[in-house]
Amino acid sequence: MTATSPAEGHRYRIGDLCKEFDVTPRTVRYYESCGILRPERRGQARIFNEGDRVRLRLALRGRRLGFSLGEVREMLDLYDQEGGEVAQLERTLAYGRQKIAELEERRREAEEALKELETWQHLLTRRLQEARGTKAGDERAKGDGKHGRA
Amino acid sequence: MTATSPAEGHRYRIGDLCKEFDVTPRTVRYYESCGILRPERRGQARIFNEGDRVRLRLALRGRRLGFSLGEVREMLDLYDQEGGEVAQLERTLAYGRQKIAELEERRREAEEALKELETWQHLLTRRLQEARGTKAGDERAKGDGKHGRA
DNA sequence: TATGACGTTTACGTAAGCGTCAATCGTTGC
DNA sequence: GCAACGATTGACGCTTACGTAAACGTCATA
Repeated sequence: MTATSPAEGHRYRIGDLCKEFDVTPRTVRYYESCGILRPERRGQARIFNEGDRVRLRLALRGRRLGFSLGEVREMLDLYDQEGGEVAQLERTLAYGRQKIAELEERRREAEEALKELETWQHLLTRRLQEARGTKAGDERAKGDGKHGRA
Repeated sequence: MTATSPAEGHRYRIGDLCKEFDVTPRTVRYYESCGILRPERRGQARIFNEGDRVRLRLALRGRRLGFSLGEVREMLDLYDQEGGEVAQLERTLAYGRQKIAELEERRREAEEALKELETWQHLLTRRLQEARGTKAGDERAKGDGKHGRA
């Protein structure tokens, strides 16, 4: 889909993508060298299309989730599987199921870590209030006033 | 809590932790050098306690979620903030809130990636069935039978 | 025309996170 | 007493994911 739509809309220069996603040109070029982005060329200059933009967004998300650029590339390539042999489709599907399982694991781990950090935060908040109470009006008078509660 | 409980229960050698979490001794020692683990010593040998075990589990989870060992260490150190100055407690709380926000972002991103991969998988599954249909009874006869339809 | 702003290639540098030796030490079972 | 096994300390190596510097092209604007 992303790579085969006829007459894609916008074109982007490298600087456009860099500003939008807050990355350096080096990163974009490196992602191209990994096969994650496949810009056309006008002379030497890279011309990115909407598909590249989507892939960059997905790639950065994948990185934040702890996947390597190699894995990111494999996952992105899933979208480009246009038919082909049944055996190949089945292998692709199996790989996809594996990655889905890994993503579910990530989500679970994020939730667990979140719970623990929140529990800790409540404890620390209580300790903070005790500390303020101990030090009496001193801290409350100058430090507080606009913090409300959170 | 984890580091200050009096009379901790079990003690672990490095090999015990390695087997339980499927990591190499190198990793465990490296984590110690980062300040993530703080085993006692009996002579040269490292003796890990329950707290170390918990910290290792949390550290590995953090790594899978895309955090650096430095960040992991800072997060783990949150648990060791035993009282102290109000200003310090407030800084710690602020850092905790930031990390909580980052974790929520990770969870959100994991969910989005999950949705997209699942959507893709359904499409590919349909294409696979079409491909099987095209090849007629050949593939269905030997490959199918328990897949029902989905 | 020249002066930025933006882009390019080439290539070496670097930080993180371990892997992989080699040499050595300490306990444990026989 | 001694071999085997697990652990330890260096120390160097490696991969990933870029950073960074040099030297140069291109295009619009002043």
